[in-house]
Amino acid sequence: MTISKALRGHRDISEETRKRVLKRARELDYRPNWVARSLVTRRTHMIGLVIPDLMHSFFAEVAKGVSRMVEPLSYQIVISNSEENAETEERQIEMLSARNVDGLIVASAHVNGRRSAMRSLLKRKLPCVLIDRMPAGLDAHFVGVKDEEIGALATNHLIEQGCRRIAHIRGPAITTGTGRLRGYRRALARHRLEALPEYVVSGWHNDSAGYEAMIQLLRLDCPPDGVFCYNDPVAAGAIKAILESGLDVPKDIAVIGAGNVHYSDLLRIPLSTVDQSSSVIGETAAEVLVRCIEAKTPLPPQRILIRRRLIVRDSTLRR
Amino acid sequence: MTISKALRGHRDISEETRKRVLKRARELDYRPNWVARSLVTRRTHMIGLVIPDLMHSFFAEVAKGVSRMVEPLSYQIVISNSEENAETEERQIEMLSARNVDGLIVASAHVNGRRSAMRSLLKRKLPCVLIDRMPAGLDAHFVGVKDEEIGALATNHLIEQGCRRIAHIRGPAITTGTGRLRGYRRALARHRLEALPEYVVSGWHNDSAGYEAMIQLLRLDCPPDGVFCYNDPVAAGAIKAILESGLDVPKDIAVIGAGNVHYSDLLRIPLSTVDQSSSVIGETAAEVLVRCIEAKTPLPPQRILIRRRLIVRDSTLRR
DNA sequence: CTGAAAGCGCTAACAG
DNA sequence: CTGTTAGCGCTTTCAG
Repeated sequence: MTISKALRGHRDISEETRKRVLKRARELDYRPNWVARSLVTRRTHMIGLVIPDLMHSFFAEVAKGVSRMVEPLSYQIVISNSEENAETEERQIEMLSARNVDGLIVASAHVNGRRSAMRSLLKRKLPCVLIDRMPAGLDAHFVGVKDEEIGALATNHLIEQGCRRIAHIRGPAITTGTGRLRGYRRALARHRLEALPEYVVSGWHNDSAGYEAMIQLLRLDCPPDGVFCYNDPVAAGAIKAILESGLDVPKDIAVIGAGNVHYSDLLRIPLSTVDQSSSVIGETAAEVLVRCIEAKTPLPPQRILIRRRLIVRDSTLRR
Repeated sequence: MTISKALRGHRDISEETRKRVLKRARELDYRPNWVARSLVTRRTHMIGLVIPDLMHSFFAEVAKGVSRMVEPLSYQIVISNSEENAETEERQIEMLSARNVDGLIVASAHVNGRRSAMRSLLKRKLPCVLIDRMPAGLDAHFVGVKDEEIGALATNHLIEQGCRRIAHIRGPAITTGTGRLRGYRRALARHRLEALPEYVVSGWHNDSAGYEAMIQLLRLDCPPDGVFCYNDPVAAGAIKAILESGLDVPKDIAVIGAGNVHYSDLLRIPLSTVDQSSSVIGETAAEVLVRCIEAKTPLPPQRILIRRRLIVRDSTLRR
């Protein structure tokens, strides 16, 4: 016991004893066993991070933010890649909870969380922070952006640049996708522009989806002169399709994305986008989570909305 | 005990008892505690993954490969972002070992591993697989590519495209950096081309380093007509600098990178590169690691070299 | 200030 | 096939 205390720097150990203990520990190359410690303290100092795609630059940036925030607090991150698959996510969350992580940060692939593993964790008062997406029926902390504003901001910008036939390559049916779509519609309505149904095409999260969707739009009798894309990878794919068809960006078609992923500035046509401070999302989520973990009593769920801002680059600049 | 066995599917439990146990477990919403289990089995089913930068697309892809491989084996990944900082890496590796991860995959920020935490883990026979970089003095498994060949392949390609004044924006003093530099020099020597010292400029891993380094090269009295860059982000930065200076890629200066990161095809000028199958590196490393973990006796260190291949895109195509 | 007693939740080994 | 005994390495509690 004396040794345990000495090693953890308890104050009720005499200086002399501590020194002796530390010395001997070094001699023996002793390392405390965290598993055993966790068993008794019921704290693992691990947090689970569940994201849909490590390779999507947005989530990589979020993960980095989380990592940067918790490193000095000596928490470690158990990471799960759900591949946008709700079942994988369920399995992973169950695993994480069986491992007794102290808390969870989740960008969920679920549309509806009412019967999910997350729900049951929340019931058991395990600290959870949702990021980016907010599945229905989960009363947890949330850190993200106002997606409807992103959609409106981007669409308004296209309108201001003189676009009149504005299409949207939409994302999936999760809150980010539906929110941005709503913003797009709101902006069109406000400016009394038609919202043609064929101008909204379904996409997915990545550049190949954007590429395919754009090809569809280009086939229309009257193709759009501006496209708001669900996110930057989708926009990059869309631009590729436009250029391949022989048209010019932004002259023939202006394109804007969302997310301001790190390489957007290096793309064929530097991409206009709505920045959503990805690493701040990660840092904030980590901060909230740690606060929950270390609080005596559960905190009431917070919704933290991060600032978003328009970034104008060449892909929409039609002077 | 019967319950423990029933839950883990031991065969020496009657069908009837198992059913009863399972039923009751469900009723009670019972979940086994992995921490307690780990304490006695001495296996955590966690593997540590230490990488220098989550946001670098190459490492993100590696991580995804690892994740994809271990998910069905129900290992989980504890991830550490060393930020290319050797001290952070040391701390993280110590932590991971204190947590009793079953094994470690490390892309080390160390040049020399002789006195490192890794070294001491290897002594204690903890399974470790190095990836991408091979610090001196660590006798562990390795999965990566032949960096010298990457350098030679890329440089030869520039020569074949008619470049005669070939520069290299080199990486740091780790094996990837030095190997690629060696390959560059070898290729120049073989073709009897001068290796001007001012044509090798120091860089780092990222696009801003490439941008700065390229500016240096452009200031030379006789700037290069071809540049082999340490990796794709560096190349992307270099291209940005070239275009900003009013020159053309590839006509005035051809540029080639290495790594074939996912967005290379979407860049301003689609980037020629040497592919190194990043996700295969991750998958292979995970496979080797799991084999080590599950082997009764330590396996002799393997060096697995993944195929690399030249990918020619516009940035070097000067017909 | 130091240390003895008890137990965290589980499983290996073995006895019935 | 089922269950008992012992103990994984640590910390909480409390007595000296």
